[in-house]
Amino acid sequence: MAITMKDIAKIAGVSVNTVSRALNDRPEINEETKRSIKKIAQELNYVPNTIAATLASKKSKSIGLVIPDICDPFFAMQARGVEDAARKHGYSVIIINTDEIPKNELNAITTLYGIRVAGVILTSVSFGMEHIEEMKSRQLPFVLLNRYLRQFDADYVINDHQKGSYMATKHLLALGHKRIGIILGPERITSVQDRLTGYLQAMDEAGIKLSKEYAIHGENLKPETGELLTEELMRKNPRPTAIFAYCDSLAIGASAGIRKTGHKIPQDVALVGYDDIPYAAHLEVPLTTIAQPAYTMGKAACEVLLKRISSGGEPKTKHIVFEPKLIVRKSCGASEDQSVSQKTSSK
Amino acid sequence: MAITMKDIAKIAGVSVNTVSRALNDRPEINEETKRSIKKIAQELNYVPNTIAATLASKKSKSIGLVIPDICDPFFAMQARGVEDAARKHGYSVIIINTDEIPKNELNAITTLYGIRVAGVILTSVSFGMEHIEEMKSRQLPFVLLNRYLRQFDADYVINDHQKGSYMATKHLLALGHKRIGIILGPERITSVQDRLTGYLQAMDEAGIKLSKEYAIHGENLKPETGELLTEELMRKNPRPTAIFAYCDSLAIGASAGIRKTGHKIPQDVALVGYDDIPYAAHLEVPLTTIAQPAYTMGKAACEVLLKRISSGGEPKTKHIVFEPKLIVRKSCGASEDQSVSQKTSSK
DNA sequence: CCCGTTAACGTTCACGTTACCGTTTAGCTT
DNA sequence: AAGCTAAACGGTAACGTGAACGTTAACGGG
Repeated sequence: MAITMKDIAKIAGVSVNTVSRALNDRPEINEETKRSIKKIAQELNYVPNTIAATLASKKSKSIGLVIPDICDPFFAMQARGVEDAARKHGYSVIIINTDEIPKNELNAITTLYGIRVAGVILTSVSFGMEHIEEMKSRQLPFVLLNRYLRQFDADYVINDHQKGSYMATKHLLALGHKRIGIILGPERITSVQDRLTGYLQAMDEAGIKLSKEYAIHGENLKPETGELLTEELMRKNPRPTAIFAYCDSLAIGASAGIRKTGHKIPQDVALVGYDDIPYAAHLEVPLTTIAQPAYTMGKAACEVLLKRISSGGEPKTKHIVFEPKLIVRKSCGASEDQSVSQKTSSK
Repeated sequence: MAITMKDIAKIAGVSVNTVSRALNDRPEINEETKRSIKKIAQELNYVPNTIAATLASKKSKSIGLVIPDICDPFFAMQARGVEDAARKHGYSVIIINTDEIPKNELNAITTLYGIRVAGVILTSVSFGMEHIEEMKSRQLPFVLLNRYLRQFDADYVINDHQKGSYMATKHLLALGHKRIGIILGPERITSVQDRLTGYLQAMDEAGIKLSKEYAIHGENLKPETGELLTEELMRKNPRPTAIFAYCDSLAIGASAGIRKTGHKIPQDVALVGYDDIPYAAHLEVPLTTIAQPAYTMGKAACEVLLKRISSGGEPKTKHIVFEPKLIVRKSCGASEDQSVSQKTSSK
């Protein structure tokens, strides 16, 4: 039913191979022959069969993107960055969500290998090394996004988690807070560990030694989880006067949790997030947060991957680290929002 | 390098064909032989080559999803619905963003056809019929999501746009508003047309005949666009006292626009959105909106598509229409938010 | 004029799997 | 016992393309 190179070859009176050469703009062909073949192809509305080309050339034109959840705006932005960059180079992207569940990540990699993707961009749940070993043994190029791995030297694109976290904590400390709680994602994840480290570093420098109870981990990054963690934090005695959330999604949940326990942001409890998702600026109390360039990071990860794919077994790995940036809004209670409380009281 | 059925066949002492039968659980094979083959496959860490299988069987295990922008939480939720349903049936999903640009949609369909996807789920920019003709002539099954087409009877999964829009407008009218502006997406889109119709119907029933200037269209659904459209609306004389936005993303932009022109929500201008994205409840002024079950819709669209794929040329089309639901929050100025203004003034 | 070179093709094989048709063997019927 | 059936398997082709190699003819240099 579908038109193939064979059909074009028959009409053009050449071999299939010549058609292939013409359509792929290879050099060993007469310009005129090429033009005539291309014309016929266009008239027949021919679309090359990517599947067959992949099988024959062993070179796939698709890549896999394994992320926790596309519904998180941060990952959605990164996914767009990946997709735009990939498409620009003629690649398609297959996205698989893991929900931070290790088994899903393993399945995802197997599935992608089955499709024979050219490479994988992975925001790993970091539960062990089997999946990485898997990719290495399968010779499947991959780039880690957001979360690197301590045991492996692989390409990665991240943000300086420790520094960003340090900045956020420093900011809260500068505002006079001492009992600063922190809600985090799963402990096994390197970015979680690094952000915890940055927080602890800042607290340490300030000479504050809090009980470990003020740093708690959840199983994923959904707002619901953030809400639960925050309620738990607010039950501590004494309760924290500020909360630093691992990411904005958790922070949104945190704001609900703070309100649910009868407190106000930032008057009773200051709140800082991480990521600067587009909605952070528009929240009930605009969220102070650490910005990272999600779209650019996704794009960069894709470009590193494509380079790795074309370069073959280039041994030296590429590490890209983006700078975090503090975005002060109202949720932390910093000077910025004085104007707002004035506005509120002026009515 | 990679392990193939041939390798397994050699070890098991059977033909490649038998291996295929065993791994695909086909009936014409001895149970014991099957077990032994499966064991060998597992030991070798064999993963079937989906590409080769697709080429040989002419049956693809992937589907395409063409949407405006995965960064819009509404589409992200739908995408997850699609992906989860697809994966449950062993299908992978390739997402392509169009940014509401017709040419991108056409390219997307060609790309997906090149990959020989089994089918396509399409939130069309509705610019003409060439792409639909394209799919029909290529025998590519497809399901329309969110936006049906007037000229074609095809499977679709939508929400009752007109009804939802009618409900939203009625609500604003009941609150005493008369000059209700509406900001919309591109005029060519059927859902935009239907929501405009619902709005006009409600206005008509209320005996209000506004100038057409109070209904304006933008080129996409991004918040930035919503902000610009709103500023334009606010320059009208007299300005609207309420704004109904085609979707929550536009509404978020609208809230910025309203504020930018020196007005307050809902005191000066009431605001209603559409979609009920997860962030609607957490906005600076929680957004009154029309909810539609994004995840379920995506899932439903995928199931309709998979049924269509397996049923072959079943002629009768399936139309699924979800009921919209009004979610009252503070942005419209309804009774719900009285408590809040009390809170605000009590401090 | 012969040989080497090169442009421009065609032939053949390969990619890994499935589909189709065939073959063998055992077990059963009549 | 001859014939039939079904189970269980093998052989071969096919899917549509790309890669490697072979072929032809034209051309140029020595």
